[in-house]
Amino acid sequence: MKVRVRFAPSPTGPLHIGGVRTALYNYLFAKQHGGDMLLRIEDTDSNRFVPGAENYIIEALQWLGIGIDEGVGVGGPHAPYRQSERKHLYRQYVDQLLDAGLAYIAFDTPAELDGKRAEIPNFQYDARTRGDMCNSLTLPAEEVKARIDRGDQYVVRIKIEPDESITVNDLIRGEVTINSSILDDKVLFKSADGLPTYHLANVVDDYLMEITHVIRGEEWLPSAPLHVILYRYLGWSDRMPRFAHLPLLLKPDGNGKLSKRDGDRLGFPVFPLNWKDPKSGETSSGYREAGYFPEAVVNFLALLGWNPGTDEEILSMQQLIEQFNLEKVSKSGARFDYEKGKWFNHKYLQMKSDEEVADLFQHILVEKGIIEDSQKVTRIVSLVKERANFITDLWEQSSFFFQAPAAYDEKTVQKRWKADSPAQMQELADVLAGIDDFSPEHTEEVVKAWIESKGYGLGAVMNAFRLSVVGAAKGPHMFDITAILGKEETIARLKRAVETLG
RNA sequence: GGCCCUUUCGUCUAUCGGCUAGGACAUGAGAUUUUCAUUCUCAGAAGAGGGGUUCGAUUCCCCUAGGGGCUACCA
Repeated sequence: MKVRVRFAPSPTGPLHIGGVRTALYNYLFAKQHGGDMLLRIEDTDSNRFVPGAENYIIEALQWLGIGIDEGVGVGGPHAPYRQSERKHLYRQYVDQLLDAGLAYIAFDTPAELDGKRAEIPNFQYDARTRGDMCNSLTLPAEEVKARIDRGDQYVVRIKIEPDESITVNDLIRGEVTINSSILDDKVLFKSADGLPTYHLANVVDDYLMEITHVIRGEEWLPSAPLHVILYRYLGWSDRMPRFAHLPLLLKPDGNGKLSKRDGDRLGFPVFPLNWKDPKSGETSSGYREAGYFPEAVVNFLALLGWNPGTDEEILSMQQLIEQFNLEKVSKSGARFDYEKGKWFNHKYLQMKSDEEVADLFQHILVEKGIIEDSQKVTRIVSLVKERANFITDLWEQSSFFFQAPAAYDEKTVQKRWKADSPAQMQELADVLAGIDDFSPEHTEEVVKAWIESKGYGLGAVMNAFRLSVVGAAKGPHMFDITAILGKEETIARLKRAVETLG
């Protein structure tokens, strides 16, 4: 049977990085088995619908290279893939359960239920309590009919038989068995908007869409037995998908799972793309805008909770697809380690050619109003690339190639600008003026010969030289810098430093 | 509170009964260097605790403790 998996997010906001990992694992599993990856939008909660969230999800998956074979945005034989548009499909299954006596109608209002919960500790709507509630099991049939005809609001609840062993076979955790008495009679069909709840919609759609493997977050493990019962009640046990519940992503520090606030608090993105909340107008930062390569994010996320069992850590999407294995997914939650994420990006940046990096860097230069030919930018990139984690770091590492220092780093001035520095730099400017071949090798030879002949300290001269040209104690080899800047600019900077620093 | 899942270095993890417990990130030290980085080398750093099973337990079982999740007419 062809493997078919689905990623089924709720459009309640930007896709969380944990959701991205769930999507990625689904994708890796599907592609490894030559199967299909579906995208289904689970928008059965009309109250929590957020405009723009669906497009965000699609764009994020695209950016990351997580391809969708079927679903929202691409269509397919089981369309529509948005649950709000499948509304008409669910009612018949609810009726089927009702007719079979496997579900019942309940009239209790939310307020009445709240009352019960306040009154009875650990109240649960189940086999023990449903006899005391207002439903089609306790009311005479005529009254139920009368209430419905009158237009009373009602929900449909599943009727869980108590004291049965329910086993969920999980690909990551093995067999998980619970007693059905701990389950409650979950609402299958809501009165408020006439839509099914997640549980029903999910099971019906997975069945209709011929899903073979349900790979989702661990937060669904407690309701998995309910889903198993639903498959049984609907007569679909033989086509029930295999389950795999993924460990959650945890906060880098402290307790609990990773949340949006952690990103703000610790200063790193928890979303793939920037997101502007349509209501509050506040913006949350994304990995793309923070300068990450999608390959780095994918690689980093793939290894958070899974590893191939080898020492290899840099893995392309293709390698991940080949090596991925659900059974090797860890069982416990993984703390999110942003530092390692940066390291992955550094690695991917180093793997790119200077030309490619220069092209990307050009966008930043253009934004700053700097127009420079690509050959020169490529040369600069080759000198500073290894110092950068992100394309955006390149500017900090190389701005002095494009702009003369506007100020001189104070600490460096104190440490490197000595009493005889002005005279030496003035002298150095004259020496440089006499050089015709300004290549790094030749310039270095001449300058070093001059330093030696004068008996100056090599370090003292070079440090002051660097300060004058760069403005700080940083940067690549001095003569690589001067070669790119050219004779005129180098001399001009030396003279300015002498004037400014005195 | 109840229920379920889980537990190896600070972090992500390897080990599927034989271990001097391996790798990576981070940290520290050293080397290289005209600066800052990079790079390289080295170092420190772990099997939650207690019971079993076994010739032998990190590995299997039980208990306790810690962590996580769920407990809505949300997903």
